[in-house]
Amino acid sequence: MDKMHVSLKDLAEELHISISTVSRALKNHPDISPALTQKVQELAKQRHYIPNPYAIRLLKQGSKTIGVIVPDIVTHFYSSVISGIEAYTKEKGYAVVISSSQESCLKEKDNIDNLLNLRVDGLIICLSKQTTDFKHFDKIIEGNTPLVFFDRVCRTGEISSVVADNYEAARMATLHFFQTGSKRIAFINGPGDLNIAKERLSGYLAGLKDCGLKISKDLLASCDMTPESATSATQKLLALDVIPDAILSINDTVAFAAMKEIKKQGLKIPKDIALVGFTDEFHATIVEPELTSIMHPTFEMGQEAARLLINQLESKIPETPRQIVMRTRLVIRESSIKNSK
Amino acid sequence: MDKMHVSLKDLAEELHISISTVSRALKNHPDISPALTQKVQELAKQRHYIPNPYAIRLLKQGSKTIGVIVPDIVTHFYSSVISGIEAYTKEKGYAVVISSSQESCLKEKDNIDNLLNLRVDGLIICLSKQTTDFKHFDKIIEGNTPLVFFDRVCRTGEISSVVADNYEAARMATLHFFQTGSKRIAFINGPGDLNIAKERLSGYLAGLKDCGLKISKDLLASCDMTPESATSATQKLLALDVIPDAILSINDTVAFAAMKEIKKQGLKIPKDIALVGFTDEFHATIVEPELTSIMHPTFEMGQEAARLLINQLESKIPETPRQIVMRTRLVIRESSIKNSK
DNA sequence: CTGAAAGCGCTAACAT
DNA sequence: ATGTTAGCGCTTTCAG
Repeated sequence: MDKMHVSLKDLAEELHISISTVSRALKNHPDISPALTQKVQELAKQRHYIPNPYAIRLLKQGSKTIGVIVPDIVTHFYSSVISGIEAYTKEKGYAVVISSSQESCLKEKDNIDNLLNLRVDGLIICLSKQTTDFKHFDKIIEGNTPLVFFDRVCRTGEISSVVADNYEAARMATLHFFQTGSKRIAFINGPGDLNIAKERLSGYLAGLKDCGLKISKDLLASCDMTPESATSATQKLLALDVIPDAILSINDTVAFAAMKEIKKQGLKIPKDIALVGFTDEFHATIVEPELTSIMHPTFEMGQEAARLLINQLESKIPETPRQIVMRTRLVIRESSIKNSK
Repeated sequence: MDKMHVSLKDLAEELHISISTVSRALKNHPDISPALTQKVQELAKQRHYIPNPYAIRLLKQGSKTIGVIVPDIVTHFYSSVISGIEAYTKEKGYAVVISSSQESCLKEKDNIDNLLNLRVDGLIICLSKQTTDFKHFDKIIEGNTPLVFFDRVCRTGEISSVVADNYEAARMATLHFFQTGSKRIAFINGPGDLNIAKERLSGYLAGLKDCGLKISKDLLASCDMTPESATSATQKLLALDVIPDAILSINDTVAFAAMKEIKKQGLKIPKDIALVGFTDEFHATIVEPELTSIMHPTFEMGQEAARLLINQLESKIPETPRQIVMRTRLVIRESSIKNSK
């Protein structure tokens, strides 16, 4: 496979003119005569000339590329945030390179190195669930590469981020449970180091308080957000002397697993146990009953993150870190309404 | 944001030695004294030196990058194929750039241009469902960029590809329906231009024949693979004077939509209508009843496609196009077994 | 053991 | 209106 991409030089030699003339003709530079310009452009097309982007990057410093690291790429939440990022960055003339940490801190570090090596102009990251120590971000900061976190964030004092109103969302979901007749409201949480887990927990506890319900350790389960661990967390809750009559889940994947286990044990949703998920996954409407969930403005979160990053990138003055909090919306479907079904 | 990445020159000046010495020291070249080598490497670390990849690419021709175009990035099938591609290419030292056509032929063309501009060393593509004309691949072939298709393919005479045994899979699924008590087996097909649609249709028809069932136009519906159109295709089938007692769907997304509609009309799955999907999506086990589906070896398909491409890439002799057919497996769950439930 | 110089493909300032 | 030249950062002969 001798690639031998044609270069300006090749075209110049074939036409017996100089390289710069070819370069200019290809850019419709007014200095070049229309006739020559056309001749050059024709030959270029014919020979399938493509400018070598590496030469241009080298010359123009700056890759016009931004790197994105997400915990995984199959979850609709992340794909959708990525779409938002792409929409905004494309508009601004940046390319996007996506990589996945597969929820592993080690892979996250690898990805950072790779992207830094690629010389991305900036980085947008959502922490892996394993990430509990944040030293590996030093490298990014010291290298002066702009950085923005989204959803799962850290070091919010130093680094800009885009997050959901997790506290408020969890609180509202808890109130919703209470208003629709639930009294023993459980929560299946995720890894305690994640800001989303902490904030949602606080919101849940605040919600209980608002409803005048007392907090019970028993009703607080925890999982690592895999379907398997969500299943055992659910089993734990269902093994209580008095089982919960509602379960709030840290995300929809966990809610799906809980739903499956609840049904398996012969309990009815929402009659016996009401269920609410988080993030409003794509498949919330194909399960039965349809899952009530807290919808995130995913596309907009991506756009905001990209906006934050590019502002930072293009402004000469280093901006002070900002945190943008996005409003979520409780989308009420079948799984949470005790009265109806 | 003055990036000002440090260069070899910067390091050289700081140490009052030549650029080439620094370059060699960083690569542990035996010619350089251990003492100097260490000194250079320390300074490099301290200054966060990162080699400029664009300079290297420019020098060493060939991007060591391969481009992938998938119809979408949220479907588990594609994410999983991508994982397989990444696994193999990473091993071979290639990076992967992923882009999505969003099932649009126009975007597919755009993506091709972008990736070609990026000078990827090769391309792995799954056609968008809208792609019915294949001229835009000429550009790739003429530019001598190796190309491999997977799943949805075209021009198989000229271009290597990796596909599933669609014909056989559809035939087997049809037999499975018959063996478990179904007699009026319907098929919801996708856009007729896609090879997967044609092949699965043939398999379905062959299956009917094998079972001694007669082919009925009524039982053949078609959709564009969106949930909405799948729903209307299902409605059409359910509006027949004698409704089908089994439905084979072109993919799981369609099957999910069909399932929802069937349940909505008060019919039971599989008692009234048995259901089988295609590609074994991630969520097949969270729906109720769990969906019987034809599982594709997605990861392996990705690996094979990457293997095909890199062989082509690295061999000097142009290989003759090959088509690799991967074996699928019918994963029997609840939705298809009339006898049991 | 180390340095000097050429060149990858391109752009742009500086000639002509 | 077109050509010449320098230089982006790096590797790699070729010379010491």
